Amino acid sequence: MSNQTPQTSAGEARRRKRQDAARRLMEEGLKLVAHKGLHACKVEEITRAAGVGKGTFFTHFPSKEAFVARLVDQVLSDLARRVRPVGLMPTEAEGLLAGVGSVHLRYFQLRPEAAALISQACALVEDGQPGQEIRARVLEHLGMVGELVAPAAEPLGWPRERVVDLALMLLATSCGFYWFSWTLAVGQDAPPALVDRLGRVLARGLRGA
Amino acid sequence: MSNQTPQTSAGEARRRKRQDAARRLMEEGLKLVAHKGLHACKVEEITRAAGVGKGTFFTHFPSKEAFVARLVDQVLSDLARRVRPVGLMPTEAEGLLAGVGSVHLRYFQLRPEAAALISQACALVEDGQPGQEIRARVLEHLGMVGELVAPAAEPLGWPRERVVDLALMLLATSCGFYWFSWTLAVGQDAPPALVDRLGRVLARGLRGA
Amino acid sequence: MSNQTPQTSAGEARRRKRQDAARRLMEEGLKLVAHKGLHACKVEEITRAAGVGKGTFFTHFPSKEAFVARLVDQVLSDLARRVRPVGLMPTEAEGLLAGVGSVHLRYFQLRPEAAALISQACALVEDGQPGQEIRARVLEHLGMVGELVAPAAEPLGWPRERVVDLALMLLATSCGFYWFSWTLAVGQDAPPALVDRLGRVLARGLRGA
Amino acid sequence: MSNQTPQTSAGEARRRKRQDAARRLMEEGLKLVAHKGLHACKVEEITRAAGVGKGTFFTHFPSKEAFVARLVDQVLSDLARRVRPVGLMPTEAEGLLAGVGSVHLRYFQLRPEAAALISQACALVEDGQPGQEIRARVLEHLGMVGELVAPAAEPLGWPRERVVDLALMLLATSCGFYWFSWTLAVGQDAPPALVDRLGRVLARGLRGA
DNA sequence: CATGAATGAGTTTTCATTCAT
DNA sequence: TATGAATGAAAACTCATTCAT
Repeated sequence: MSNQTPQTSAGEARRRKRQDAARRLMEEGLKLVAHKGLHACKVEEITRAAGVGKGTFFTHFPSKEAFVARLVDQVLSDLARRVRPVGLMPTEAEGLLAGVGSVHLRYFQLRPEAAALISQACALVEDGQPGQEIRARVLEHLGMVGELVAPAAEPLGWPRERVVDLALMLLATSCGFYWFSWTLAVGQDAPPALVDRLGRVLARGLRGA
Repeated sequence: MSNQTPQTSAGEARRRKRQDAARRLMEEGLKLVAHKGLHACKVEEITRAAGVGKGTFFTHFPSKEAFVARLVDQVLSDLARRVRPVGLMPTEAEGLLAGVGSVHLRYFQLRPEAAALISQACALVEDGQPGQEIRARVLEHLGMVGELVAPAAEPLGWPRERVVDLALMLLATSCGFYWFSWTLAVGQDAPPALVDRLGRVLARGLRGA
Repeated sequence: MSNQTPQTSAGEARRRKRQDAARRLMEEGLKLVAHKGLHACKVEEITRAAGVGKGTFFTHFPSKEAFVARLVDQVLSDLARRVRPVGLMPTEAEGLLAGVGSVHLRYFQLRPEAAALISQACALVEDGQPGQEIRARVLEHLGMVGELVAPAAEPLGWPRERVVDLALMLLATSCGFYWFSWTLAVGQDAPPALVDRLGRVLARGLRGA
Repeated sequence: MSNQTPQTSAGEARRRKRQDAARRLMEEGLKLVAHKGLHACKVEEITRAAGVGKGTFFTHFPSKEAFVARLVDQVLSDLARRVRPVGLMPTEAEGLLAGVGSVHLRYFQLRPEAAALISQACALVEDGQPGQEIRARVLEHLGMVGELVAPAAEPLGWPRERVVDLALMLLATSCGFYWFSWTLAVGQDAPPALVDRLGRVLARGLRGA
């Protein structure tokens, strides 16, 4: 019994250490993918940055693509955690949509690396199984967001069965905008007020087109 | 004299045939990059699709990256050709901005392959010389569009020196949106009216944030 | 303790095995370069001969050229190890020079592969960084030999600042001679006595010219 | 008759022009091979330097290797032209050998490009038919020189059947020395007096070894 | 489990040679 | 005959993945 506890806590410690390595891999991996690009960043760079051996990578993730899929999942889960509360707040139709869109924009403005990841991960979509996983995961997010803003659809005259398009627009434009900003090193610091005004003007353009 | 013309036209035919191969390479290259992804599509696939030998590719373009840079240039030039006339039409401030934004959106809606290319090309921006070329080319486009919509900036209360942010938003959101649509196979056929309404709602969200 | 040693020796064994592969690569590489020529011998042939995978080659040497540079270094170091003792033996001026020259000649006579390597490596000298490295390495050898025979220079009426020319002549003529012998398959077994006599006669020719 | 002559001279002119192109190709080819190395210099560079189209090269020479073989032939013929007269001059044994050696040395001292060519061409010897041709051509030269110095062999106590070794030494050492000088950029301008003295000293070394 | 050395399929790129004009 | 565009075999090199320790 006296060594049961130590054993257990030893096991605990070991598991914790392992979890820690995984967390570090994903953290550094996200940074590197965003900074150097999905293909320019090599598995070895990621493990070096995370301070683990190259082989360790593959005990945590079955492949590099699966790793990217995990990163995408993590980002979208994180984003979802911030989006969902907005859907629970009772507001009128437009306010709901606006709130959800706003959360997306702020999210990627503060985390351009996440924007870089999601944008680049889309390029894998055609490939094998992990690519399909990524696609499914993004669609799942869109579905979730779609459901969230669904109550706002009808009042706004939007067909109920196309709510996923709404979600797509929210994700794609915010993500795309901040990825371009990031890679081109332009306008990253555009203050929300500018973004606000720009959105309004763009909307008028669309309406009038 | 009778053989002078044939000789000339023979040289002409030769050059025309070569130009034709180049055009076919770029055409098929754009398709393949969009469909399979920038890295998943191999030079040999492009040449096979274009009906030329592998080596021929490198007589037209010094490297695959340079090829992508050329594609980006072509797309942006094509887009600019459609954007510029809008800038010449006399309209009030908002109308100008709205018109330019509208052209961008329609352009990528009709040519999702172009959206796929531009989005993915941004991932090369960190790399070597061709990557820098791509970056410079996109910035040039943004500069041009910025100048075009500059007259609309002041009246709308937008700082004159940040017109490039306006341009960035127009390009990034439209390009990003249709790339996501394309790869996720969702909402590609969203009718303009929906896009219009969505823009308006998004704008309200931004305003309220 | 009982597993400490095995662990250590396991790591040792691992490193030893790796070093062994490197040694085999250089051994077989030298042979192949000499037999097939620097350009006719492919990396894959070398690795096949050494019994390792193609990729392994590049974990030991950053490039084929760098590999050649390493071979050159190895040969010159080996040669230097035999030359240096001669410089320490107290002899009069001519005897010193004669001894050093003799070592060079005997060295390449017994190792025509080394002569083939050095001669061909000179062709890389114009190229990039590894070529410069090779050049620098050969010059370093010449400098060392020059210093060694320097005491003999003045007594023989040779300008002190041109001792490197002495070294060059010793290396180039011996190396060149045995490379020609090797590739042309002529005179490889010329007995030392012949070489001796020929040298004397040649000298008289030079003197009389 | 009045147009017979023009026709003929037209044909003459054309043939002369063609011969001229061939000469220019060999001239520039020799320079480039010596400066950039046998493999680093491309056929197109040679034709550009010679001011002819790339295809023209192959109407003059069946392959690049055959071209090198022709260059080797040219150099050796040129060298032979200077060597032969020495063989006809009546001198005693040592004087004959010394004279022939001297011509070789002076030849390559003045034409380091020729030395570079011959040295590098030896690397092709293992390859296909043109390589064998080169080997045969060099051996032919050695045979000729051997015959030339044969009268000196017996008086010097040299076995008659090894005269080719004498020739080899004359060619290899002079050619090797000036190639090393050239590529390493050391001692190229060693005045004959130094070379003379060095040869004498080297000889003593050989004798004493 | 962690590690890093070994691996080879796969990629871009080169360049001598061919051939239609 | 001269030309230069087209060609594809071949080479160096990369890197995700495996596996012995």
